[in-house]
Amino acid sequence: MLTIEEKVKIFKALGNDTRFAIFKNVLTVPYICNINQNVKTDNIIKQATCVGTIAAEFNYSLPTISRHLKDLKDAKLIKMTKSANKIYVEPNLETIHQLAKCFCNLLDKNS
Amino acid sequence: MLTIEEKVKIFKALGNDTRFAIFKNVLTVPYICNINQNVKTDNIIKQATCVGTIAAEFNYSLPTISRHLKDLKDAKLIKMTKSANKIYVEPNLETIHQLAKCFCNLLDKNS
DNA sequence: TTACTATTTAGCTATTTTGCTAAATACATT
DNA sequence: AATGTATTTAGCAAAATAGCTAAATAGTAA
Repeated sequence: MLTIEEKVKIFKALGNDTRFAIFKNVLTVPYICNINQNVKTDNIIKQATCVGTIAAEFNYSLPTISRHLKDLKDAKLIKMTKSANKIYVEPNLETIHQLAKCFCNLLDKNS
Repeated sequence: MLTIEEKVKIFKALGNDTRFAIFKNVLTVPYICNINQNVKTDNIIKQATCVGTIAAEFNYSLPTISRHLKDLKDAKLIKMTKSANKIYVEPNLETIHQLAKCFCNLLDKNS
């Protein structure tokens, strides 16, 4: 279960155009990095891109994207895994699942 | 369907401790206002409180609460209905339903 | 060890947000 | 018309946020 603080942090993270777009990118653009094209289903990282690849998709500096990714990570909306000198980024489906449950519960209680 | 702009506005609205608490209050505390205690199921306003009543629950000034309610209304998270000189507040279940769908769809696509 | 690649941290400025009080508006009642 | 009740608007100050560049860090490769 998500605490109130965790929920507010999640919504704060998604309540910014740039971060929302970054999160969407992480959700929808898998297997961009070379190393990741070889990843198999049984690998821990099933869907991942990396920081520089994401940054290249946006008209913002790399440090700015890096900072936004940190916020998304702190909100547990994404996972970041270091391998060699790259950092792979993937959505945190567990958190999305929790969010879906929250809103579904609300509907059940307020129907 | 919610546009990206609408979604970001919703998350921005919920991404603040005070507004989140106000929204929670609107969701969980029905039939507070006198006029509303007599409201029947077939009435348009099934669950409603009013601005002053909400404000009394928080350690913030009335104008501050009013401003936050405007943000929640602009994000379509709540509905505000004027009757006499009071404004009744109720959750916008349609938006909550849309949000639940968004996150459920995400899970389906990324499972 | 030097150089290269990937990313973060530091430090700064501009903008936005959040709170306040005082004043304005809107409607109801006397 | 005057008063009272409910809420919003205006305008301000403090704090938070979002962007930047330059510098630091961490790992790889020569």
